[in-house]
Amino acid sequence: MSERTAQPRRQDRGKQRMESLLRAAEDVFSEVGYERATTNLIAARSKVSPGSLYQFYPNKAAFAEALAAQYAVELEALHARVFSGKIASAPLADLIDATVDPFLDFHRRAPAFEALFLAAAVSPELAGRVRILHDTVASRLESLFELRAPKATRDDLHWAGEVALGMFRGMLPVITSLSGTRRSRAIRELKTALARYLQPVLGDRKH
Amino acid sequence: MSERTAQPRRQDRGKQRMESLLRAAEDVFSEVGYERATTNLIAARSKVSPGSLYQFYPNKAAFAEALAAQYAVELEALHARVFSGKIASAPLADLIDATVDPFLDFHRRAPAFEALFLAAAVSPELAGRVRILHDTVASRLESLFELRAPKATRDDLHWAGEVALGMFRGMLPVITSLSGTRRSRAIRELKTALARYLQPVLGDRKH
Amino acid sequence: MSERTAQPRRQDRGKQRMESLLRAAEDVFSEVGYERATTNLIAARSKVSPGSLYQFYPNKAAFAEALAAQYAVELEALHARVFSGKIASAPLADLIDATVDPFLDFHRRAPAFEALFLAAAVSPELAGRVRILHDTVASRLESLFELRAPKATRDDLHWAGEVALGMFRGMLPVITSLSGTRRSRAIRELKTALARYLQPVLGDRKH
Amino acid sequence: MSERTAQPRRQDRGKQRMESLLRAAEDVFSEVGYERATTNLIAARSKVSPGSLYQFYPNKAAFAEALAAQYAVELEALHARVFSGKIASAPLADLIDATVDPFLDFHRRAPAFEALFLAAAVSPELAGRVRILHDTVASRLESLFELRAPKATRDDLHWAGEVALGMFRGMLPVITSLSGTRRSRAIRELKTALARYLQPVLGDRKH
DNA sequence: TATGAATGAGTGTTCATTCAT
DNA sequence: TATGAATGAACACTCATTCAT
Repeated sequence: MSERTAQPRRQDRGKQRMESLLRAAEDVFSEVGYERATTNLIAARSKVSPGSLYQFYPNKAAFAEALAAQYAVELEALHARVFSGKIASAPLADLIDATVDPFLDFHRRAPAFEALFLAAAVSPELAGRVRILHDTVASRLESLFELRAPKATRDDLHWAGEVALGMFRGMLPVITSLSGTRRSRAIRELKTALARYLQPVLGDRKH
Repeated sequence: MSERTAQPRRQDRGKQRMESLLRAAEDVFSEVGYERATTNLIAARSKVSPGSLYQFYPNKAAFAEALAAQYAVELEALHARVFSGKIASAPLADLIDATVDPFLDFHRRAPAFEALFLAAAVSPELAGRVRILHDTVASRLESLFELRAPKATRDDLHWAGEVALGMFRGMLPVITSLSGTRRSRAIRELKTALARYLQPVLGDRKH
Repeated sequence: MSERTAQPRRQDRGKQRMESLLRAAEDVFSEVGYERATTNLIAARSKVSPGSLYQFYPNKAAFAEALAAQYAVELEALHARVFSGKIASAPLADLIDATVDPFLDFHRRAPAFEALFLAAAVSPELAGRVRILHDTVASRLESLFELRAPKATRDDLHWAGEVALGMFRGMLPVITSLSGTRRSRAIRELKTALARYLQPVLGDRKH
Repeated sequence: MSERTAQPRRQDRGKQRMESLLRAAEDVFSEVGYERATTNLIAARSKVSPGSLYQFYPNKAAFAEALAAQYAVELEALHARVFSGKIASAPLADLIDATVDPFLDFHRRAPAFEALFLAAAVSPELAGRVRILHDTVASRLESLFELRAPKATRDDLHWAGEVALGMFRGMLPVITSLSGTRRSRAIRELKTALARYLQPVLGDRKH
């Protein structure tokens, strides 16, 4: 019995390889960007031959797609965690904290997130394969906001989500390039900007 | 004098070649991005041979650098135009209009602007060469804000500029991907976000 | 005895696998040609793993060899069927019909026949492994002709067989690429050409 | 002046390279066939780098196309030489000699001819690019025959050409694989077969 | 100065074959 | 016996850059 757990079974090995390759791709994408990433480098990082890589992912773009899908799942999970009933009626600042902090945390664990966003802006072919990232975040924000402002029009909610995401996107490179107190300041400013922008839309529930 | 108009002197021809190459690079960068752009394509667009190209620009990155420098000059000029005394005491909404609209206009005339920003985020080597773009815009915003809020600390002004630029950066891809009323809406939302964020910092001068 | 029908014994299962693989190879060769055929595709067609394939056939060329051998057996059988005593004394046109028609029929049931012939012409290594195809047909034709013209020299008979086979080979691509009346015409022309060429050699037995 | 002729000018060098590459491709195709030929090998044979090759030929198939076009031109020239007025009224055997011998001669100087024919049968993509080979020969034969048999229908002439070409195609591998007297015999048999097949169609002019 | 041929390391990808399980 | 993951040398093709003319 213990042998079973000691040594992974064949089909498990396949899954592990896929995971290992995906992590390698994640590293490489985050280090040199999607365009400069090479499949041979990804394979080497994962300590497999180039041919092996192609048994699991049919081409370079498939890594981007798989990462985007995985990130989307994690983002949904993250949203589900935040989106406990009470947050909907909490003060706006708390709602923003509960959104920004986990997202920044996620961003640290998802190092290729930024690279994929950037590459998508350049290559229309890739854009289609990672659109899920933008769509997931935007729609989660939108439905989060809907809870707070049930009377707002769908269009207003859509734009609130789009702009909030835009602020994230614009400030992210600033935040990630800093550390220490300057980083904290950057995060604080982002939260402030979000709060001021969203205040008229989401109001404050009986605080 | 007549020589001047009759036929360009050697060094003028060189300048023209450089300009022509730079415009070609601008086109190519904006169409396929910095990474996917090839020096051979730039040369072909400019109707010169690859060898000729390298007599004017030592490598691909030099095009990015030259474009960034040119854009920086244009941004300074744009700022100088906007920054007539009266704007400093105009209502905040007017100040924002006077900043956002010319910038969007510039963005249309500077098609490689976005491509360079994206590429810089991916390649640290390139980032250094186009940093001037970010620095110019940020410092112009900062000094613009300083006029409105002379009592604010330097740090506050710095962060106001940084966040305003972050909002631009984050919303730009949304704006450029849209047209018609949806584009107008996106621009309006950007301006609203800026206004709400800057209001407490820049206040409103006696309107 | 009942075991036999109940479930195939080990060695029978092996034979079935080999047959299944050979049929898969036949399909693949006929669809994309020998060179472009891949062992992985053959394995997939036969619903076995690549590793399994190599337990039955040591390499790609072995499929060609096995198919050639199988085709040779079928061609011998076909010849034996045609070669009933009476055909030897039939009118030449009937002899040709009795040779060409079954051969074209065989060709339909042996889809890789042409592919192997083509590949053999390109790869000397392969040529040796499928020579049996050419040799079988040529020697059968030769011995068929011998019955008709017992006085002809061995050399003359050899060349008659060689040329008859050459005509087949040359016209086969034309025939297989056509259908309907144009196909019939092509076949008729082939028969005419054979009849005219063979007439002086094989004469006509008192009909 | 002598310098000019001593050293080829730039543009001439390009043409020479193209010729040299084409001859290298011809060698390689004839040795290992189109499929097994590699662009790197062609480049090496021509003593240039892989990159150089692609400045003259955009891909592997372009070599096949260029060779086919060149062969077609040579075949037309060959036809023009043979097709002096007198041959039309010569004995059939002479007409066949005047057709077969130069064609075999051409075949020796065009070593990739066979390889291209074979590859075309396998790859439909390539077939389109070398169709000119078959079409040129077939139409030349057809118009040659037309002179001899002006009363024959167009269809009969077409098929006479097609079958004659088929005989060539079928016997060519036999001929090229032999030498000495056996080769002569093979050629003689081909001529005999052609004569017997064509006799009723083309008759004999005033013999 | 201008040309465009030349380079060659490198790109994503394939595939016959092997091997651990 | 059967699996399918693993291999790695090739492959067709690209491109920033150099260099002879």
